[in-house]
Amino acid sequence: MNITIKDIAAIAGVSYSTVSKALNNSSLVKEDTKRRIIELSKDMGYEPNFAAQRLVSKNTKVIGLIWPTIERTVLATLVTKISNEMAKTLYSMILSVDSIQKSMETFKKFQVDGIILFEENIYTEINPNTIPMISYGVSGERNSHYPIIDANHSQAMDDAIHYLYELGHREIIYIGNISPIDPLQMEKFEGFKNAMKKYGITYNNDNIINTGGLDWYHGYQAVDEVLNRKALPTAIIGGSYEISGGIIRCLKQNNVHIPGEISVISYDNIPQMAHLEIPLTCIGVSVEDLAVEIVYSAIKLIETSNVNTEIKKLTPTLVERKSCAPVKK
Amino acid sequence: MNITIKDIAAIAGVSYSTVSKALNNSSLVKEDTKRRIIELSKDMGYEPNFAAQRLVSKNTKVIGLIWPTIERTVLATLVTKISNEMAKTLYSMILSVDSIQKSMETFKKFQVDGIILFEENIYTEINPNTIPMISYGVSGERNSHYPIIDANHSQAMDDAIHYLYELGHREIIYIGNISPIDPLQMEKFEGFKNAMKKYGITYNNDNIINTGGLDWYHGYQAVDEVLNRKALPTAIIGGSYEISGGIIRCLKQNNVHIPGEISVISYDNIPQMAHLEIPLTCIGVSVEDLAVEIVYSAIKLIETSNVNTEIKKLTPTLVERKSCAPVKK
DNA sequence: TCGAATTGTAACAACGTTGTTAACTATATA
DNA sequence: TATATAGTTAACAACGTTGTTACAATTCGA
Repeated sequence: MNITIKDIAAIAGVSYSTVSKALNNSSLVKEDTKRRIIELSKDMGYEPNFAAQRLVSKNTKVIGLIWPTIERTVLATLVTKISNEMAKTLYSMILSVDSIQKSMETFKKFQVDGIILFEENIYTEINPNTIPMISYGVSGERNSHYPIIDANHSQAMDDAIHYLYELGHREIIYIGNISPIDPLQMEKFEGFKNAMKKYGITYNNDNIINTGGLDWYHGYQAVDEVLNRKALPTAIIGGSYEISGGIIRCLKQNNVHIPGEISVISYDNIPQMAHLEIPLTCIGVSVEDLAVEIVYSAIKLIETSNVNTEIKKLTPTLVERKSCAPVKK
Repeated sequence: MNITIKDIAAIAGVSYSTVSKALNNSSLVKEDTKRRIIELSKDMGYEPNFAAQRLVSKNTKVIGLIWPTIERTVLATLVTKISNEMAKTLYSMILSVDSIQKSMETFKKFQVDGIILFEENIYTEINPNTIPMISYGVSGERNSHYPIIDANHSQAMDDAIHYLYELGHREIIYIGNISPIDPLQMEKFEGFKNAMKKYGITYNNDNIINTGGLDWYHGYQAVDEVLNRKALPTAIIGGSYEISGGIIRCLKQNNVHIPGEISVISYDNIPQMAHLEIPLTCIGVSVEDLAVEIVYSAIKLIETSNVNTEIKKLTPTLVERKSCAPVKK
């Protein structure tokens, strides 16, 4: 059995309510006794009973993260970053990889103070009603019952193409997974087309390659196909970390120099980009930024408990590395 | 405020202890009233207060999984499978991606019934003392305070080489990450050498390629090097899912037919192997088997609460797909 | 018809906290 | 000397359950 404040009280020769106050640093108990009790409780290895504390209703300082489908390097990295960021605060994080429904039940039971929901690839219709909740995912056109943190995908594509444009590129292709059921991928795709239009770069179906998947070999195969064409592009935008990995692997394999012959820029802004065969210039909201925003938005929501359903689109940043260069004349 | 059994009691015109018994289907209350109360509580949307239930000390039916460093496809798959398997039981699972230390604190607070610890690549010296705990990781030579579930890695390598041997292969190379600080990788490596000896296949440094990493391009680069040799192997063993992905990508790229010219077999037994460019024959304890074993071992440990520190090495299975063939004369 | 089982329900004490109120000290004030 | 006034600490009621015990109403055997 664990020791309780009553045990401490008995030994300290004091009532248990005094112990409680002492441990909570209440001004209602003399400094001396306070110190004595705190000391004693440490010696006895006292650990407050969480369930009892919560019964008298107090916040748990725990935030639950729902990650329905555990996959992809980027999300895994984001989870890690969020956990790290959370560690700097008074909160800690637990994770559920169940369905949203079941995860919410679990978290409600545990009385977490708030919930972070990952819904990058899904649209859900959920009303958290009781627990403060924010979501990281695609905001799209929907009106939700909770705030959403999203990346400004069209802005990202715009930045990427602007950057390439300034370097003189006019033959740009996008290699990504164009899946109509995946709103995130669609936003990137639409972003690409809009930006191309905006900068007056003509394009057709040849400028867009649908990989049909998000794995690295999907990127590889796409490039393999491109290299058989008579006219090569001067720049490639990879739709995701894994895809871009495949892209540069295939280019290198075929002795196409990066960035001498073809420049490559990748979607997804994660540190791992620097550790690929060729350090990749990338675009996207950095996972660090995302993590910070998610954590502090969640905490703010919890601590002010004002019902807001604001959608926040974070600004992407372009990280320059070694994979892009000006077009040669 | 949530509604409580007292609210129900008031409306039902019965004492709250009767409500409690009714909801717990006690034989001490008449069937009629029982039904009536249960009905009513449903109507009122009653949800028992978890904290209160736990205060009177009862098990939580929740198992915590500690996953210190979230990475690698195989572990992610395993987590998913464990979660699915758990869903078939009365238990549910929460996850912590913190340090072992902090995760254990969190889980202790929440009074989880048991803990599953992932420690594939680390040795820890932990004494769970109060909470039942099992670990999935490398058993090695250590004596731990809790049971460990491990895969029989040397057996796996033995099976792989036996299989290739029977197909006539004598020129076999191992491509893996040989990192002295990673006990898992070392076990595979040692297993390879031992099995080669056992089947009387001569080998030297050329049969072993240290990729220096676990990513797919590490595998790619390794094969790239091999293909420059005058004598090619007839079979390759890939050390992990990702590495093997790179291996077949590179072979295909260089028009080396799999399995016509070179057979490939991969470590890690996960379903994704079937969805690579070439469905890969693989060896290892299947994640399904692992998940089942982990979940039911944990539950058994919890429910019998006998202190055992048994180490269980699961038997690997070889899954035949399209990547291996007999050696041509 | 009476005491003894049997059954159904109520009362109440836990569980380990926190917060409120009451009670007891000294000490300062009139 | 009686009396407010702080300053401390004790007592006790919550919080929402469960389990034990006590009580009342019914049924049963003799």
